[in-house]
Amino acid sequence: MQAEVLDRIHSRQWKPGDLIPNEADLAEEFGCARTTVNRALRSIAEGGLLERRRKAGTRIAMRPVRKATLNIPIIRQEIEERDQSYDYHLVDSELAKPPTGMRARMKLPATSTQLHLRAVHLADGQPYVYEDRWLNPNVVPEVLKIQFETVSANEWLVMNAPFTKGNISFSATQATSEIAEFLGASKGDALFTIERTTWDGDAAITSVRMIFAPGYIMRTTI
Amino acid sequence: MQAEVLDRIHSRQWKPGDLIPNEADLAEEFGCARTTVNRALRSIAEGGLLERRRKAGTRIAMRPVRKATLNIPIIRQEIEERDQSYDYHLVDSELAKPPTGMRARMKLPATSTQLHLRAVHLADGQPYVYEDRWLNPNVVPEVLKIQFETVSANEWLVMNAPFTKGNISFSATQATSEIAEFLGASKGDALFTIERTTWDGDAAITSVRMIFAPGYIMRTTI
DNA sequence: CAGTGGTCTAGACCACAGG
DNA sequence: CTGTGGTCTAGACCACTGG
Repeated sequence: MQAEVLDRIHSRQWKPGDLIPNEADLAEEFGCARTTVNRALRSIAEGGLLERRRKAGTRIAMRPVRKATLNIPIIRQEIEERDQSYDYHLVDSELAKPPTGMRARMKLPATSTQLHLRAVHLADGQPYVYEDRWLNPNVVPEVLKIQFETVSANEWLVMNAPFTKGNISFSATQATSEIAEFLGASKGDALFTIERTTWDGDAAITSVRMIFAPGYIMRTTI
Repeated sequence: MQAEVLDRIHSRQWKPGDLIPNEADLAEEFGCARTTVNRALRSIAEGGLLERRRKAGTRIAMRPVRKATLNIPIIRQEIEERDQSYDYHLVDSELAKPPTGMRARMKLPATSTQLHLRAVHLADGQPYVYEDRWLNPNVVPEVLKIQFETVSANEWLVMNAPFTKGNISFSATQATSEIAEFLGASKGDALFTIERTTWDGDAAITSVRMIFAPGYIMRTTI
C-alpha cells in the first residue's frame, strides 16, 4: 500500500506538484480502510515526499526536500562501535563567567557563573575530538560535585540530564595552534565542528563545541 | 497522552533503562484505546527516546540517541528564502571518464563516460557554494541535451530525476587555490563540504560535492 | 460553508521473539 | 508456547482551511 504509492511517485505516474486522490478514494481503490491510507500517506509525508493540507488535499512535493536523520554522536559509543579503544582526557575544569557570546547563546544573566570544561576524546590513543563545554550549575547542580576526570560530561549528561529541546549546527573551522596541539593537527587545518545547546524548558543545560580531528566525516543516508 | 508519556520521561519518573507498562495497560490507565497508545509510543520511539521490541516490551532508551532531521539544501531555495538574490554560473561542462575514486563511489564500469559539471551558486552576487558534479547519462539520458547554463543541475534533477535512495556526508576541507578563487576565499580556508550520491535502484544518478564559502553554518534543531 | 486530513474508538488477527 | 508490539478494519467526530 505505502509501497504502491511510492511506486507511483518514483515511476512519475504522479509528478511533482500533482494533487493525488483524497484518502477516502484511495481507500476504496486499494480496498482498504481509510485509517490505513492515512498512516501510509502520513508516513511518506514525514519523509518529505508529500505535502498534506486539510481541505487542500495531498500533493507530490515540488522540491522533494529529503530529510536526512542523523544520530547525534555520543563519542564513546561512536568510537567503540568501530572496535577502537576509547579514552578520555580532561584538560581543565573551572567555574567562570562565560564570554558574552556564550552568555547570549545560553540566555544567561550577566552575573552568571558556569562550569567550563575542556577535554579531549581519543580513539586508539589518537586524538579524536576536542570538547569545549559550558555547563549550567543552576539547572544541574550535581555537576559541581562531579570530577569529570573519568566520566565525560558528554556521557554523564546523557544519562542524568534529559533535555526537552536543543539546537545544533555544523560548520568548518580552522585549527588554532592551541587546538591543533590538542588534536595532533597542524595550525590552519580544516576541522569539522559541531555546536550544540540543549535546554530543559527555557533553561539552558549546556552548550558545547566539538571540534573533530582532521579527516572526520559525518555520514548518513537519505 | 503522548505529552503525558514524555513528561514521565523528562521528569525521570521513568528513567533510562526502565521497562514501561505494555500498551494494553497504558490504554486502561489513560482510559483510551490501545491504537492511540500505540501511535503515541511509536511516535516517541521514532524520535529515539524509546526502544520497542515485540514480547520484550518498551524501554526508555539508555542513551537517548536524539535524531536530528536536517533538510538537504536546495541551493536556490535556501538563498531565496533569506530574501537574497540567487545567481548561478556554470564553470564548465564536459563528457569525461571519472577518476577511479568517483567511479568506485558510483559503481560504474571502467569504460564509462560521465557528464562532469562544475558551477558556482551566488547569493546577492557573492559566491555561496561551489558545485562539482558527475552525472550518469545512462540513467538520465536527457542531461546530454541540456545546457546547464541557466538552470542548475541541482534544480533540474530535483524536478526530473527522482531517486530512491542516497548517501550523504559532511566534512571540512581546506580551500585549494583554485576553489578559493571560485569562492572568493583564501587558499587554506576551512570550507564546509557536503558530498552526496543518489541512486535510482542500483544505478547511480549523480554524485556531487558542494563546497561552501567560508562561514557557512548548517543548522537544525533536535 | 463544506471538503479535507487529523484523530480517536473498539475490536481483531498476525508476526515475532523471549523464556 | 505465549506475551508483546505491528497492523489492520469500520466507523465516528473534530479541526482546520480553502473557496
